[in-house]
Amino acid sequence: MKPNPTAPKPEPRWVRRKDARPEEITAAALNLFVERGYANTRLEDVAARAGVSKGTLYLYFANKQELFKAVVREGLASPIAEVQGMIDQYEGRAFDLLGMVLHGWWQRIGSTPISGIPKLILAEARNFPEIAEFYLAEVVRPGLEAISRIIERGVQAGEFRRVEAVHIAQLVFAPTLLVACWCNSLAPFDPDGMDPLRVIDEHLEMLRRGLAPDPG
Amino acid sequence: MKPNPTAPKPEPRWVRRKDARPEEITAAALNLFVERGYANTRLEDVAARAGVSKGTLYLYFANKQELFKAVVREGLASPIAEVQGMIDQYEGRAFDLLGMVLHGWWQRIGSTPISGIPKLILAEARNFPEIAEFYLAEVVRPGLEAISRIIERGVQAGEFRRVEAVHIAQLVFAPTLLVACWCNSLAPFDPDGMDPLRVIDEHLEMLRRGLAPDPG
Amino acid sequence: MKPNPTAPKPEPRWVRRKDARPEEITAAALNLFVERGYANTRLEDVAARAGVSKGTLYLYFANKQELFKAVVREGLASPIAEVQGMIDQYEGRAFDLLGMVLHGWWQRIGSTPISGIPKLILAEARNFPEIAEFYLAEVVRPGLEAISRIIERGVQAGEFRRVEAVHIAQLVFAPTLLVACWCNSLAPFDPDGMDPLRVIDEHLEMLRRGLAPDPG
Amino acid sequence: MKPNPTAPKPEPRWVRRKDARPEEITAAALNLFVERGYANTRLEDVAARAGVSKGTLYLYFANKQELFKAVVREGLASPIAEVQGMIDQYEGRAFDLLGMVLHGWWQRIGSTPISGIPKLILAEARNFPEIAEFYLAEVVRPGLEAISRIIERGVQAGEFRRVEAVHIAQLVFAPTLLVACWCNSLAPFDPDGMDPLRVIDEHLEMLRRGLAPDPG
DNA sequence: GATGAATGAGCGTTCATTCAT
DNA sequence: CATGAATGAACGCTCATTCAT
Repeated sequence: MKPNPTAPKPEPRWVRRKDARPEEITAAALNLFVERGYANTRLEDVAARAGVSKGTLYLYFANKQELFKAVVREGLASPIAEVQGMIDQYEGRAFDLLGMVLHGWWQRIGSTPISGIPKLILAEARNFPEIAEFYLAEVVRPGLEAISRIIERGVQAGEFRRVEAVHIAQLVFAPTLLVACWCNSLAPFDPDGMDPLRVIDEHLEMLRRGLAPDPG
Repeated sequence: MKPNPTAPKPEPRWVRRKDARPEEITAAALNLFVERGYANTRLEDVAARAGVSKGTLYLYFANKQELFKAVVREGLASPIAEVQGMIDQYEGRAFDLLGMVLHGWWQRIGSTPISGIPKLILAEARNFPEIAEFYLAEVVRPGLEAISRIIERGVQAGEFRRVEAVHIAQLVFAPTLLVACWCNSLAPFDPDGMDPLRVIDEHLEMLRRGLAPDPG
Repeated sequence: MKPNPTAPKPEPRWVRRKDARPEEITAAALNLFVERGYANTRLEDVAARAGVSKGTLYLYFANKQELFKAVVREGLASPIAEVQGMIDQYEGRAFDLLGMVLHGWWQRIGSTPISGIPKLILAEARNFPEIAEFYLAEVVRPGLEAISRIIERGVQAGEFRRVEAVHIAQLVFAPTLLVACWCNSLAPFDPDGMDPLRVIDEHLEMLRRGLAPDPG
Repeated sequence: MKPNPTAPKPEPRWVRRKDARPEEITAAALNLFVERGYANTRLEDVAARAGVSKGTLYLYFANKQELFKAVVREGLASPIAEVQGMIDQYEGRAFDLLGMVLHGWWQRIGSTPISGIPKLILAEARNFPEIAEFYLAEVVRPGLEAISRIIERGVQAGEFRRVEAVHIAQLVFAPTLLVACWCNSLAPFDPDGMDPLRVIDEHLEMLRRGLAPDPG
């Protein structure tokens, strides 16, 4: 009963992936949550896509809700930091900054799986008050505030007409929401229905004209 | 003591008319779907809210999916009809028509439970291809087309600058999506975070300026 | 595709057993809990033994714990009532009453599946504080009190020597616990190891002699 | 700097001796099994309480069942030996020996975690036939036999009335079972409900009187 | 020997769906 | 038509067990 040395080494049941695991799992979960929705996503499928077993999920996340929260938190942490850094440092014209923010958003978020998170938030906010509060506090309000500050800067510099920054900020964001939701819901059924970058550019042009100071 | 069959049967208020059943059920379902999401809505609760028994649902809808589809279709039927009627008849200035459309949308849809449907669509489109196609065919494309026609009319009349109507139409819609989603997801957690009508008005002002023809 | 009238009528998926159901389920559960212990009893097996499906359990009991509580409560409610009635009405000699109580206990409880409950209590008390309190309040203390009153009655009538009723009451119960636990745990492995009735009779004789007043 | 191999290796207090491992594990397991029951005890907790890792348990015990058996066997080994030694050597009056046995039981077993074993046996006997047989063979029957011999000795010496030793032996044990089970199940919920030593003393007094030979 | 990350069978629970009444 | 008791597939979660390190 000697082991046969020529026999193919059996695939090890697992290989320690040490600290990469949580990210692999949240990445898999993000994709599935976005594709199928929260309730329709089975943890077994998340595990499979992450290349681990069902039980392994519970080594890193207490339960499905916590996994969901982790997905949202992780998906947002880095983009928020990046965008805020970008804004704080900028010193040029307000409108150019708006353009950079929106284009940056598309590159860093809109065109990546992270863009699926807004849809998740919208769909599940009522069922996850904690997430809703978190998203409001960490994404919505900081984001609006950042845009507001840009607007105000433009107004004070005479670059923009006199507007109330808060409301304009919401309008600045609206098309990004449109694009993010579109890409993660209806786009598969109408691939040519929208050109996100084009939408953003048209939006910027509308903003440029819409915010221009009144002549005279 | 036989009732006279020729006498018009009085319709007592407490007797529910048979034909009203399906609408009562879809109305109850719409509310619950919007509040809790599709998967989190139990048919038992729908039945309870509609004042019928669980089994009765199956007399009118083959299953939960069909009920969902019916909810979406029905929720969209009347608004589509109304808006289209409104647009087709109008003969005035293009921008005023845009204002009527957006204000009408708020009154007929945005401020009613129907505004929850876009959220449902976003969340479930991938799981309900049929609904996605239906929504694209019956709402998105007709809506965009209607707006496009308004834009084009404005362009040809010299009221608007020369734009590609398709892309502008998407921008015209974006804030309504923002408002609809906000009201049905995050608004409960941040009641003062947005004033929908104000957003729409600011949006219109931006459109007015953004679409104005270049001078000279 | 006419239905074939000679075909055997398909077994109906269920027959309404109206109000007998809960008792059928608790009876099945009692037997299985006693046989296998709480944790080792699968609700599927309880359902099968009760002749229903798994889901049906949840129409009557919120969860496994509640089923367990119901089993204990139901198994104890009637016997307690019976025994207490018996004691309160009795007017004869105290020792004869002790005999009636112990023999009655054997007939009503000890020789029935209900005798398995003490074992369940002992095994699970720590995990079900609520049950422990309930058992103490509804079984242990009333039972001891009843026995105590008998003892005191005998002491005051000069039938028993001067003893502290509380401690004697515990000794009176001890052999019933022994018998109940034996029958539901080790008896299957040593069928001839104990003759419950004989134990009770010897116990009574020991009590008769042990409680007899000192001569002189 | 080689250590001198002939010098007696000093045994530092902080180094755990290899041989102590199994006992440390069974001790931890005994406590947890008694507290929570067999099924509710997680091996991870046993390992933690024993100060080892989960995997280490399997170096000493094939699986949970074997650990359980070892816990019971080991928990019973010493008491059995002690009690048997005590009985075999004694040469005085039978009743005094009974007193010594019962008081010794309380000191060596009843007041220690070992008293939790009877509860475990009761609860799990059906699931562990091997343990049941072991307990019957090693504890119940030897114990009853030992008590029986004491009784018989007393009868033959004219110290006790003519009784059938077997049945009396069971009654002698009954209160110890009561006490052992009480302490490990309901006592935490009713700390003042029972004074074990007092019960044993009252029991002995009942035995003294109940076994006294008939006068004349 | 010792560790603890990984596994996956097993069970409690939910709820869409059915159908005898 | 209407009911609601009954069903059973599906899924979240646990934890005994394994094994690469």
